[in-house]
Amino acid sequence: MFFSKSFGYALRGVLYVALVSEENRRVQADEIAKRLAVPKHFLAKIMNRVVKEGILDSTKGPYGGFSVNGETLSSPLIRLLRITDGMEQFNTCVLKLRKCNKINPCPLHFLMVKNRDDLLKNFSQTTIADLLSQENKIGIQSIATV
Amino acid sequence: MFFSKSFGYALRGVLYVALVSEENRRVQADEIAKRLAVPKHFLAKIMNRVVKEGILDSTKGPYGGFSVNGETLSSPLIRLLRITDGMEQFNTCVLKLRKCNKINPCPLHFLMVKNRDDLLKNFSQTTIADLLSQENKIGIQSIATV
DNA sequence: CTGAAAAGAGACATGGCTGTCTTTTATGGC
DNA sequence: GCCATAAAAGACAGCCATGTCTCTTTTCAG
Repeated sequence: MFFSKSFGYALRGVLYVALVSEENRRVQADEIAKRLAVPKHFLAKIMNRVVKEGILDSTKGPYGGFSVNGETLSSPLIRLLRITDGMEQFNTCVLKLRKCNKINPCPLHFLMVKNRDDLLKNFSQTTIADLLSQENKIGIQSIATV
Repeated sequence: MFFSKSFGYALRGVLYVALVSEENRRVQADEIAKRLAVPKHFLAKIMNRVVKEGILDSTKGPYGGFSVNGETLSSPLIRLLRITDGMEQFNTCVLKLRKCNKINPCPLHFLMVKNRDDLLKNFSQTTIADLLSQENKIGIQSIATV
């Protein structure tokens, strides 16, 4: 829960490229959008930011498209989340009280902080490669079936 | 993280009424809005839904305002969250894949499910009374200091 | 060098959450 | 009954995430 659609598109896009890159070819935004049932131009903008961040490569022109690079597989999920959603959610009070901290906690502070830190830890430690090598085989169907 | 401003307003509003109700009086939306530094009419709409849900009482006219009732203190946080944000976030896939479940999990399914269930459990078990009786004294300052 | 292919960039539309303001309804005191 | 008070209800504006569409730029093939 809790994350933007953009994050979902980014992750599914990267996973798709990584999966078909085992076939050692570039993947067009058009193909990704069709296979993942995602709006093409919106996806393209997100993929563009993923490329700028260095998690994927892209090439224009014929035979162009997106491809994995040396950073792709070792990128933790938090890198994608930072691109699409930012990190503010992990640093701000649930009740949006700026003065809330462990010294002056809001009523929900300690209720939330463990949960939030667990999630941040998961997203910091889990990489694209980890997702691809999960026991329950991750295949295209697991990111394409809307 | 993750919840709407409305939820924060609702919770802080209920807590404020509960706190000053120890003085056995009704509390006006105007006072709540001023003390919590929250937009009055927007708060009023949210409080209205809280009243409809039965978590608070309200009376119009002179000497009117909001007051606690028999359900207020024993209400779990999830009741407020359901009013303001709905429950969908606990039942839908992070990647918004409708077919995602433990039989056909998306790549993030098992990463998210424990975290989500922990949070849901916390919000289902923690009541308004629990928040008011936390060890670190919850006072008006802890919900008013923006 | 030219044309086609594909990413990149930007303008615009939509919907929901947030916020402001005005009007209506209900209530208590005189 | 009248008036003041306060919640309830509704109209409207702004912002942001999402989504659509068009135009520009880059690159490859021949």
